[in-house]
Amino acid sequence: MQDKITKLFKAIADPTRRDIFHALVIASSALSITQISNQFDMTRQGVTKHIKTLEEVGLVYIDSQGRERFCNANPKELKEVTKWLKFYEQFWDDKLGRLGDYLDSRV
Amino acid sequence: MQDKITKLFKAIADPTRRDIFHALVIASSALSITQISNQFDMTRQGVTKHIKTLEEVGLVYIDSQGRERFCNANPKELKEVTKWLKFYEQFWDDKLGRLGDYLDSRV
DNA sequence: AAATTAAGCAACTAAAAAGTTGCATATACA
DNA sequence: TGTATATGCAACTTTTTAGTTGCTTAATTT
Repeated sequence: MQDKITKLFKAIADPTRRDIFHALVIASSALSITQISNQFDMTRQGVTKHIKTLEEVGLVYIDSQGRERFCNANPKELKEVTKWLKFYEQFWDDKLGRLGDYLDSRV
Repeated sequence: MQDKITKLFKAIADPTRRDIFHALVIASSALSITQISNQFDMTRQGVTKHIKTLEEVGLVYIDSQGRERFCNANPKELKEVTKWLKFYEQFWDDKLGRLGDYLDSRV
């Protein structure tokens, strides 16, 4: 399909997926597929698809217990996004002069 | 259509758009539509559409001069993404305990 | 054992996004 | 003035993504 970072960006580009991810991050315990779907105005299968997308990029991992599948967030996976942003942060405060610093930091 | 942050995420989720944006960031001067299109294996119109998408979210702004349209990157717009990430960074090192700190910092 | 609950899979529809072709317009240049 | 260049606009095709319906399987509960 496409490279990792593109998949990751696409995963978080969808508002429903960001919501699911957020719900999992702030949840005190893992949530089952049904528990998650109940929070959305969408069929369980729709939600399942989104969870699968999140799982594929590593933002979510699943813990099967009996017939239930408990979902957990793995926010560390967002480090890739931070890494991508890192380069451009150099240009925020002054448009000139920071690129050199950035390159120096990589020598 | 959809909210600002979703548009922003979608804009950078496309690899061609990330490439265009990157080319503009590292360019020593503004680049015309034609100059940009020449760097891609795609029609000029295709590239123009991508530039329009980037422009709509503020990642690119245009400077018209005669018949030419010079494109510039505006990386500051990525601050929104950093802001979104900020919350989740709390969970990178230890899964528990950091949420409290985050909330405290907002009191 | 029968009924209920949790979930997966596959096929389908609908809508959005990516990219193209063709044509029009305005600027610049010889 | 005539030609080449830079670009926009609109319609179209193709591909991808989002979401649904219907059915099946397997674990629980009564």
